[in-house]
This record gives sequence, structure tokens and C-alpha cells, in this order.
Amino acid sequence: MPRNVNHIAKLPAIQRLPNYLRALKEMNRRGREYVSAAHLAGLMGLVPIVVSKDLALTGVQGKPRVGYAVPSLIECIERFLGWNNTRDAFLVGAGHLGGALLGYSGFEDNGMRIVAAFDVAPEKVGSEIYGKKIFHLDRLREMAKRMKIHMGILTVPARMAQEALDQMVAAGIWGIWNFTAANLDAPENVVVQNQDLSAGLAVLSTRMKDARKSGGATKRPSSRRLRAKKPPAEK
Amino acid sequence: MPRNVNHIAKLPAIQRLPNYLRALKEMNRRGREYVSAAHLAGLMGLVPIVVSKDLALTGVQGKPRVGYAVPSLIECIERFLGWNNTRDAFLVGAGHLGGALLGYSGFEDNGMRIVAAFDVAPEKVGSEIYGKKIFHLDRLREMAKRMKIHMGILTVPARMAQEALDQMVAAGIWGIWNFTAANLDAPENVVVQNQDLSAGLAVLSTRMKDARKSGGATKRPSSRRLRAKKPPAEK
DNA sequence: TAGATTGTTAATCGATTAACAATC
DNA sequence: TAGATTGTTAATCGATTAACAATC
Repeated sequence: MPRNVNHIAKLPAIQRLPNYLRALKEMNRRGREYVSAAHLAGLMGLVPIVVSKDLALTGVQGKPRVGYAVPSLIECIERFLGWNNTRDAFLVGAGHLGGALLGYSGFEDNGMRIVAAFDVAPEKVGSEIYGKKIFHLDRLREMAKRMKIHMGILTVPARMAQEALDQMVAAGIWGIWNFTAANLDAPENVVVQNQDLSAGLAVLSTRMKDARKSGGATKRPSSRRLRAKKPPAEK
Repeated sequence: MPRNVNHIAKLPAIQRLPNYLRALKEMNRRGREYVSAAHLAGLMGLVPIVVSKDLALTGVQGKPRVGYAVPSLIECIERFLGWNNTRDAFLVGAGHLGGALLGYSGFEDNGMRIVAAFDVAPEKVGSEIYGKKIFHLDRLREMAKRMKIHMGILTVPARMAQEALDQMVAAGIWGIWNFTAANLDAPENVVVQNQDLSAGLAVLSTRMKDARKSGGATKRPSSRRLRAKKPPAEK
């Protein structure tokens, strides 16, 4: 009986899964059949036990001695993330960033397909960006209901974000990827995932500041160089 | 004596700081002098103790009974993040996403100014995007050294990412904000901050999947509705 | 003063790491 | 078989939450 149910466990592990998935799909294309946790760990600068634990989360079963079957591992990760059924999504706010996301083809490998975009600027409405049509925001509700869209990407200016979110929610969208810096208020049953760029920049900045102080060594084990092997005992 | 020095503590707290900072700057514009941790917490759907602990990290001193002085809190957060001195940065890869980042004006509030961009496409070189000039990648090294640029944004296609990173490192850039999905290899003294969009999408997807299962309730306390107050005892 | 709020110390909870057993 | 690798259980470490003391 957890005290706080407003909580999703294993966040860090979930965030690592897409990285494994990408590598696995590439291996699959090349015809590789099995892979060990240690091999995956080597590719992404992690220690093997992290990979094992993460993969176990998806329910995959490996074979001692040989590792995990690549195709079944891909299958398990995709199912765990809900990426086995691609969701259609609407994008709201076709500005700089929204346009860039419309042009990014990788999302289809991540269980999402952007099918249309919405904006209020008259010069944008009716046009296309990278082959996606831009509609007026007034049409969001009708189209979302008709096309049964439940996922949305929010890329409007921050001051318009709450209003746009309210319209998305009214349209039946209940999963929102929020690229604005606004602190949004949403009903309990709506999932809002904040993708705030300045958070990442804050981490980079402090790491750079700390590296300066300590002579340039403060760094997460992101490099292939740092490996799991114990340091050679003192000979 | 920590076992693993390749580690930066308080990651989650650092990522929340820019959000406080934004709200504080707005309050400052409006002339507000003091703010309590509880008030900030209310704005961003956190419990007050989290805010207190985060702010303490920056070394700020509050006054019991009144809260924190807004200007000094802004000052402390900026100094802690190293945002008091704006860093000049180069952007490498002026495609969809790179272009969008060039057009984003908010980074100057986050201690970073993009001063130029680099690409290899002949039709881009010599042009401008949102007022920033695009140079050929061949000029990166010379210009970075001359202008003493240490920070870079990497937005090239994934297959070119390692090559581009190597050039950036050779140019003396030692802090790299990596928007590509590539697992990059860098020298120990170079800080690489990965900003992988699919990680965020993975979290959104699993939260949506879990919400379906449990009747739409699995959600982090992102809403202003959930507040710190203890539930009213059973009357 | 009384009471709201900060600051500090302790307890809980979750994530990572380590040790080792199971297995092909 | 022997040994590499998975899977499981325990230990450590860090982040969050709770309790309470200090203070204006």
C-alpha cells in the first residue's frame, strides 16, 4: 500500500530504454541474433548491472551464457513502453520548435505519428510543413473527436500554453507532451509530460562550472572508456 | 571519500531551479519583494519542503516569517547555475531542430548566447537564420579559438554526430549539449549533456499506458490542485 | 508575544551497486 | 564439464519526506 499513488516508478530506467531500443534495432538490421547486457552497456557507457536490471523490467527472459534474443528484446521493450501500437498525435503551435518537430521523422520509431498541426496565425493555417497540414485551432475539437486523437504536443508560446492545453483537454486529448516553460494546470486524469529545455541546460551549466573548479574531471560515466572492469589490483 | 567521482549530485534539484528562476524573475518585474517556499511550491505543484531544500542548495538565506528576498534569491540561483556570466556558444548543424534553437530567444535568460552556427550544406553556408550567420564547418576551429568559445550545441544528423563532436573538441569546445540520439565518445574532460527527446516520450507513453490500466489516475503531482496541506483529519 | 516560516536533523523511500546462486 | 551470463537477494547510496528546533 504505497502512500502516494501519484507516482510512476523506475523513471530513470524508462528513460534509458529508448537508447537500448535504438541500438537493438540497428543490430537486428545487421542480423545479429543475441546480445548480452555487458555488450549493450559497453555501447552506451553504463555498467552492465544497470542494463540487466532495466531489461528485467520489461519482462524479457535472457538465456544464461548467450544473452538476450535481439528480436524478442525489441518486442518486450516496445510493449513495455506501449510503442507496439503507434499513437496518432496532434501538434499545437506550428512555430520554430513545432515546425522542427513536424520535420523529425524519428517519432514513428517511438510509437507516435504526428498527423496534423494547429495554429491561430492566418498565414500558417492552410499551409503545410514537411507534408503536415496546418489547421486553425478552432477545428481542433471537432477533428480530435472524429479522429479519436488522445495525444498532443504543445509548442505554443508560454503565455498561450494554458489556454491551448484547456482546448486540447476539451477535445479529448489526455496525454500532452509540453515543450513550453509554463507550469500548466490540468485535470487529474490528464497526463502532462514536461520537456523543459532549460532543465537540461541547467545541468550542463553546473557540470561545466564544477569541472572548472575541480580541474575538468567532474563528469558522468558517459564515455565508452570507463568500463565496468575493476581496476587491476595493485599488481 | 566518495567511491565514484564521475558523478554530479542533486541532479533532480538542479533541474528544478530554472523553473523557480523563471517565476522569480516575473515576480521581480512585478515588484514583489519576498516569497515563501510554500508560495513557489504552489505555483509549480510541488510540496514546500522540496522547494526549501532546493533553494538551500544555492546558499541563499531566508528570513523566518517573511520568506526569501526575491532579488537575492534570483542572484543565488543564477550564481549556483553559473548563469550570472552568459556564455557564448556555437551551434553545429543548422537543420530543422538547429534552426528552431537559433530562433529561440529564451536561452539568454539561461546563461547562454548562441553567436553563430555551422553546417556543411553549401546552400546554408553564408545565409542567416533568425539573424545568426551560418558558416562552413571548416571554419569552426579557427573561429572557436579566436572567439574563445567553450560551449556548443550539437544538432546534426545522428550518423554525423561523432565526427562533428570530434571537430568541436578539437576546436576547444568542452561543454556540449547533444540533441542527437547518438551515444558519443568524448575525452574525460569534455562535458556532454544528452538531451534525448525519446526519453521524454518514453515516460509520456508509459504514463499513458499505466493510466489506461488503472482507470486514468497514475499521474505525478504536476497539478496545482494537489497541495501540501494534510488531509483534514476525520472530523 | 504568538505564529509563520526558515533551517536542521532524522526517517523513509527508491535507485544503484554488489554478491552470489541458477543455468545453459 | 567449465565458464559466461542471467536472475535474485542484499547492501549501499542518494533523494524525498517528516519532525522539530530556531528565529524574526
